[in-house]
Amino acid sequence: MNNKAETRKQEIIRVAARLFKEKGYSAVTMRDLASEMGIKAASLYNHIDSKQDILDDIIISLAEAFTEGMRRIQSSGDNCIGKLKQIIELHVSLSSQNIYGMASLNNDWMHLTAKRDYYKQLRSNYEDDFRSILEEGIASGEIVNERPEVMMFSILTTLRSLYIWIPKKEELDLKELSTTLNQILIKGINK
Amino acid sequence: MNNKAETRKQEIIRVAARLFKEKGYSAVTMRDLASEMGIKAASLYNHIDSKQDILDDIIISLAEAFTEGMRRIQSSGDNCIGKLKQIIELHVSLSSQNIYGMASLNNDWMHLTAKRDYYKQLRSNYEDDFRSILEEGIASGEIVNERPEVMMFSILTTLRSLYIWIPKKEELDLKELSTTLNQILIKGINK
DNA sequence: TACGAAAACTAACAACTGTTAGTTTGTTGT
DNA sequence: ACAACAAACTAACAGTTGTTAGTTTTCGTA
Repeated sequence: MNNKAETRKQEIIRVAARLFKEKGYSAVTMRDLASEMGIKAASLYNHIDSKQDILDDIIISLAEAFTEGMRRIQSSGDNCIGKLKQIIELHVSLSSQNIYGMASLNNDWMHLTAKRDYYKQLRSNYEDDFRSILEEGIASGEIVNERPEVMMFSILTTLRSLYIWIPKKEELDLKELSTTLNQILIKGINK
Repeated sequence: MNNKAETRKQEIIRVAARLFKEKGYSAVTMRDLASEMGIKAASLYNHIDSKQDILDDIIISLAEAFTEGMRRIQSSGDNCIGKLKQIIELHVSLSSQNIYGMASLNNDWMHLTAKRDYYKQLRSNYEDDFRSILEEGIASGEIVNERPEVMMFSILTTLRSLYIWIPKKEELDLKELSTTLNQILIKGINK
């Protein structure tokens, strides 16, 4: 029934995400977005309810995908290093599938209104899970006994910035990227 | 003579940088900034020429500080690992001294106009220097023979995101942070 | 071919944007 | 006490913002 409407709506959201990546949510006007779609600004409102709703959709769907990914990893029964490998793969996968959305997730989450607390809760839970994996690895002697906060920060900021970097290296195979990142983030660059 | 004017101007720029970090350049209005300063928007123009000029000042002064830091490191005659240590210290130092400015440098450089090409040139040169340090280290056998692009991306995104993370950990000593980062980024977390 | 819905349009709104002009207030050194 | 000047003010501008109301076009299906 409203499959066509959904499709058009998602097209708008996809184009919006690209513009949000280039200029940020606040600098993109509904007229910019409409122009990019080849229509007038008022016509957008046949498909979406507000500019805010577009941002909500982009960010929350991605944040929930990460939450779901982490849930699967946590229940995998893998050891610490194995779970870290899976986390790297999760970020490479989601980031490459949704380059533009990742930019909003990283840079425009503060412009959420009604869903901001929900987003922050998801992010906080994700980081708690990540930290507990590292602490488990320290306890079992799998990884070095450095501050888990700093380790998490270092790995997570690298993974969260993949969206900036992946588009510049089109020749790079994603499987290879995961492997290389695994080597560098886990084993370091020292010889 | 105009020392007081300079001081007031720099106070405006400092407050602006804090607001830019919280909401991004585009979402901060001159009335927001004025209100935070306890004055009216029009009064700002006794001290600054335009909103754009504030952003230019914040970003370019920081970018030039990084350029100057890299120049010193390059001419230090240190080996690859030593230069990487110095780069980590440079980022920890500049980021902790200018938390708010780092946010603009990372997230709002695309809103530069006249100085955007200059900024991109500085950043590009910085990355070229970084990459050549890594390539030198691979050639001399100091570091592993992985893709220097990925190593640089990983280290640099971690260092560029320090501004997000440093304010959350006030108890953390900066010297210790440099040391821990050095361990994690260079030697990895594997045991 | 005619109909109904989807999706575009024009026109307009009230609020907000960066910025200017001209004026008043406050401070400081003579 | 007063001149000089920095730094605040009020009022207003022209353009832009997200969004609404009402109307016309497009197009698949009966």
